[in-house]
Parts: sequence; C-alpha cells; structure tokens
Amino acid sequence: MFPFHSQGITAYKPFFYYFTNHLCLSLLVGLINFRTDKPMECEKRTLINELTQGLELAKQLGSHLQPSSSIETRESLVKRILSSYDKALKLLKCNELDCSNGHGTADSPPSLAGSSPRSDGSDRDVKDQYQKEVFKKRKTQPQWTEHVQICGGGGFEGPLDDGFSWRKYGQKEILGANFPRGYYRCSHRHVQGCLATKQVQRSDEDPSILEITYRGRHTCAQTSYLTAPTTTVAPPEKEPKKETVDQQQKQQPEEIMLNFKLKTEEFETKDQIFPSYSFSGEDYALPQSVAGNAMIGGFSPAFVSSANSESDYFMNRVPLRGVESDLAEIISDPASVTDSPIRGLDFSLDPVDLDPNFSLDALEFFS
DNA sequence: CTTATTTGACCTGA
DNA sequence: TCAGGTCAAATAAG
Repeated sequence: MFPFHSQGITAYKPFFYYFTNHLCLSLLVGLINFRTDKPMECEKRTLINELTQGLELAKQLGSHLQPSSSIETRESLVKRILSSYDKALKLLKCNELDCSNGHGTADSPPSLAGSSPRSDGSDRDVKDQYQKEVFKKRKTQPQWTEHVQICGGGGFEGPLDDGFSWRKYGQKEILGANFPRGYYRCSHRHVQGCLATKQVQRSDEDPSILEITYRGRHTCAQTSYLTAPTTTVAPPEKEPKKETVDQQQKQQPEEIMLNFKLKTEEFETKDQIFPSYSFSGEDYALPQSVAGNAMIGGFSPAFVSSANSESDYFMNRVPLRGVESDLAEIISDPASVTDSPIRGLDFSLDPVDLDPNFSLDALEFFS
C-alpha cells in the first residue's frame, strides 16, 4: 500500500516529507482564509485539531524512520495522518460546496402540524410530497463515511456525540452484514428542516470499527455551537444500557482512532489536493495555543465534550412532539432567532499565492 | 408525564 | 420483486 513497504526506508523518506510539506500546506491555505465568524468556532477548532494531530503524527512518523521501527507502526501512523487530513479536507470541501450553492438552501419541510400520520386527504398528500422530497434529496446530498475504531474503555460516547444532536429513527438488518444498521437523523429536522442523517454500522471484519455514513450537511442551528465551552466535563451517562450495537458503542472507550474515508467527495485531480507548493518542511513549530488543542486519539476533547457539557445537554433537549413546542424552543433561544440558521463553515478557498519557502510557522496565524 | 428508543409496516428505487 | 431507508405506534426509561 505504501511505497516504503517494498522499497525500504530510503524510499519512504520522501513520502514522509510529502506529507509534512504538501499535505499540510494545502490544507493550511484553506485555514488561512478562514474567517472568524463566531458560530464557526467549533468547526474551526475541529479543523485546527485535525491538522494539528496530523502534524504531530507526522512528527512521530519521522521518529520511526529507523530500520528498527516496524512497518506496522509506520503504516498505522500513515493511516492516522491520512485520517486527520481527510477529515480536514472534508470540512474545507464541504464549506466550499455550501458557498457555491448558497447557504440557506435547506428546504424546510411542509408544515406537518396537525396532520395525523398516514391520514388520508390533503394531509396525506402533503406528507407524501414531503417524503418524496426527502427521498429526492437523499440522492443529491453529499455523503461521506467515517471509520471509527473504538478501543479501550471508559465513558466515550462515540459517534453519537459528534457535536450534533441526533435522534435514532430506525434500525435495520442488512443483507450480508453481521450487525444491524442504525439510522439517525438530526434532532432539529422538524424544527429547522435539517435533513442531515447518519447511518451507523459495525464492521463485519472488525467489530471494533464503526462505519458511520453521514448524509447531508447540517443546516440547523446546532445549539452546541453556541454554548460549547472549550473544556468541559461530560455529564453522567444518561443513556440506558441496552444490548443494541449502538448502545454498546457508547460504553466503550475513551480513546478512539479515526479512520476517515471520503467516499463520494472525490477530488478531481491530485493537484487540487496537493498543489505544488514547496517549503522547508521539517522545522515547523506549533504555537502553544494550537498545540494545546491537540487531540489525543482522534477527537478533540473540546469537540467531543462540547456536546456533553451540562449546558449543552439541556440546550439540546429538543422537544420532538409538536411543532408548537419546537417553535417555543426557538423563541426561547435568542441565538436561534438572531443568528443565521446556517452553521456551515464560512471561509473561502480562494487561491493564495505562497512564498515557495512558506513555512508552517504560519500556523501562528491561528493562535 | 415527557422524551427517547424499538420495531414492524410502509415506501422508494434499482 | 426486493433491499434499503423511513415512519410512527408501542414501549421503555427517567
């Protein structure tokens, strides 16, 4: 899979520099253009964390260049680096798509207030129309898959607490799969018409790996963004202990490793991902503030805990029965009224002319 | 009582 | 026709 497998350490070194130079830089170009709108802080932090972790892992990779280091170790590091940068790229790419499509494009569902389920007449028509709209959108929504490996033990709440508020709406046995697939949608669907969904399925090959397929971007005003402190303590486990796959994942682990894979958002050319910038790569230094955000094991503590903070916990309690109560929640949340409901990243990817000797010290930009 | 999850039925697209 | 995705009544949990 990797060039150093067959050609040894010497062939591997350029590969390492390839990571540290080109990958980091192309992503940082996006970050440099990052506007600092407050609601974006969480995603910005996530992006920085991903890049920071990538850099740290690349450093580790550099220290494993000795022949004594195992290929497995190096391969693991490379995978994790790819994971970090893929995720960062995803954030950048998604935002770019959102910008080009216009932000508030999420259609709110037709009002379902007062319509009884599966009733006949016009209510049924409206409902069918909405459902068709959902199916239609499903095909056009961006889709990507994360592979999350869970290891260790502890209170990690896993992909169900990825900073967004999800509600499980179904579980299905999948043909040929050993484990059922769980279906989740954004808790704010009925309030704000957010059509983001995700599917969680345990891998057949390695049950410790969860394949999480996200569909659609959140167009809702996730209150976690508004209230997320940078460091919080997770509230006590509130989830019931049940024997479903998705429940089990919550009781696993405090350390996870992300194996992020883009499925549908392919980049057209390598140059898009790896522009031909060059700089002296090895001698980079992270500013303290950035390094302080470095993740341990995959998720930024800030990001993971943001959805678990006490304030968030209650802010995320979205009444799900009845539009009236949903509206009441919006009204009671000033930010929902005054802020744009769109929480997508808001930065540009305009081309930037870079000094060929550009150094990663430019990270100070973000401190 | 309120809210979240479960689960069988229904719907859609291939 | 069937597999996958979604809905919503029933049920569980707090």
